[in-house]
Amino acid sequence: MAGRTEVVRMLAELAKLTALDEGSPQAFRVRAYEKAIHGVEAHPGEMSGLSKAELITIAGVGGATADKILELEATGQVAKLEALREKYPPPFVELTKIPGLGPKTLKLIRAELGVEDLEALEDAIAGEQLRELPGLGKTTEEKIGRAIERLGLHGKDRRTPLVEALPLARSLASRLEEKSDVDEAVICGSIRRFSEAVGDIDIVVATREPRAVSEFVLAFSEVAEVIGSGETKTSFLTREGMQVDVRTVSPEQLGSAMLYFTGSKAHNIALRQRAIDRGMLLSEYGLFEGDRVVASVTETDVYDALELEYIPPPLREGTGEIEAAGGDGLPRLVAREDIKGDLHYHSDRSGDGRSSLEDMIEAALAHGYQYVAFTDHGEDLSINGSSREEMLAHRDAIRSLQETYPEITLLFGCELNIGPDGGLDYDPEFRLEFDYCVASIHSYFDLPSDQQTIRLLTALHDPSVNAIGHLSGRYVGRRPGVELDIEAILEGLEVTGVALEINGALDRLDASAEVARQAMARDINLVIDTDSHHTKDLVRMNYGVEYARRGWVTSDRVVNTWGVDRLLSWAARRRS
DNA sequence: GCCGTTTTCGGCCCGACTGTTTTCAGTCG
Repeated sequence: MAGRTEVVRMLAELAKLTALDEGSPQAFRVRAYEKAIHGVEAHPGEMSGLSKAELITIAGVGGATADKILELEATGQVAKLEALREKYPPPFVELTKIPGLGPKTLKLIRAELGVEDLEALEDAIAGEQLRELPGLGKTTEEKIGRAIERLGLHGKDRRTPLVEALPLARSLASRLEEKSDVDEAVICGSIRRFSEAVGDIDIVVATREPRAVSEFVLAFSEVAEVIGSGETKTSFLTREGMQVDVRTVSPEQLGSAMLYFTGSKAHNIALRQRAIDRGMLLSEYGLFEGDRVVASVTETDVYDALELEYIPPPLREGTGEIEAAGGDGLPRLVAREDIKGDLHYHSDRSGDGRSSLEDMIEAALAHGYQYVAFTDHGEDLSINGSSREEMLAHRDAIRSLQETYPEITLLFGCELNIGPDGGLDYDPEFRLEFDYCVASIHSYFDLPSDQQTIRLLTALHDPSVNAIGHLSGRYVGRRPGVELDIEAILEGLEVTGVALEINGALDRLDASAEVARQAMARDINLVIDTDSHHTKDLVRMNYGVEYARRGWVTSDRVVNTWGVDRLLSWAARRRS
């Protein structure tokens, strides 16, 4: 059975090996595969069971790719891919991870020196054989040698969790902004698109003094190694192996530069193609018609001139946003100001909670919320959980505080722990005492996919459950999410009306934007929560919303944008 | 390999930086 994930994986490997085979990542066939990947990712609904005619309607998928998808579904493999795998065994493909070593050079050293794996490459470098090859030299040989030494630290595939990259990026950008000859320093790249893990930090600086900015950057204490530094661009590595690119432009070019540096690559390519179709040329310096600058000051100017609605950064992945912005219009995405409350919210009733009920209520009021659900841990989470007696006392405390704070609706809730077989805390009757429950997994992360799926389906069918918290249980970059049959889970959510949480904790961001987008293709409710354990955690709502936008989530589908009456009747509907 | 408001064939995004070169190829974003 070939699901979307398998199809994307097949096409990505095909693109990678074809780039190697053609000796260029820019080869047209490679780009065609990449376009097909974006089309498949954007295609709502199931992939398996589609006919050839249906497959071809997917943007970027033509006859040849459709045949490969059908072949994958029918036989579990694709002949063309198998042939390429034969030609390029894994140890050789591994070499593409070495920064600075591209397909042309790899082909050359394989043909001339018979290098088939990392060990052979290291021997060739030690024997000073690379420098003898045409187009290479001593410097390149030494550069490749150093790149291999650092491979584990910052290979091409390395991604840094947003939770680590964002604070560093903000620190660098704010230091740049304080500099007198800097007009603006804007964090761009995948951080601005709010990807949960990023390859590097991209900062665009508007300035009249690019040289001074470049010197200023190279003096940062974070600079461990300079990768390159020219007229307009400086790149360096931090000690942790994070790559930082700082690009300077003149202030009137800031818009087009931000657009270019925010990407994604696929979005940029599509925009530039659109410019060409209209007899114009788009680069980081502006949108040009001959020598005339059509637009460059703001991103909106450029989108306007290309007859596109402004596209928010989280959507810029080349998965249908340009077609939508130039056609029927983009969906009205959820925005921070739409949020009326938080429904996954802890007090110090939880063992890992750090702020009192009063402080958490005051914090919610300061954020303008109309309601919050206190969802302290149930009894099954032994250290952090609460007994029935404790919960009932807790309810009294909440009800009493409700009188003190009439301006906000306080829900007595619980974060139920989902056991290995889908069981929940307390008994069914007691669970119905709560006004609102979010159910989440906190253990047994390595069960097989079918068990994990049944476990979650069992939990979400319980009438006390209003939402599924942090669906996969992942910690970005640290712990992978559990294996799940996502389609089955989405089906269960759709049937029951249970909401899918988007958890705004930066190291979680769970459910993922991909799953959220699939949920949007069905009639599924979502909820954006902070899972706050301290008053300082409320800032996560900004992150949760931004990440939800990446999943094309619209306001009307997010239950905590609803008014209190609608929310309460939805929350209570399965309890009677 | 895909695709069509100049096209069903002939195109396919644009530029910075480095190293090896005397004008450009390779890599990267």
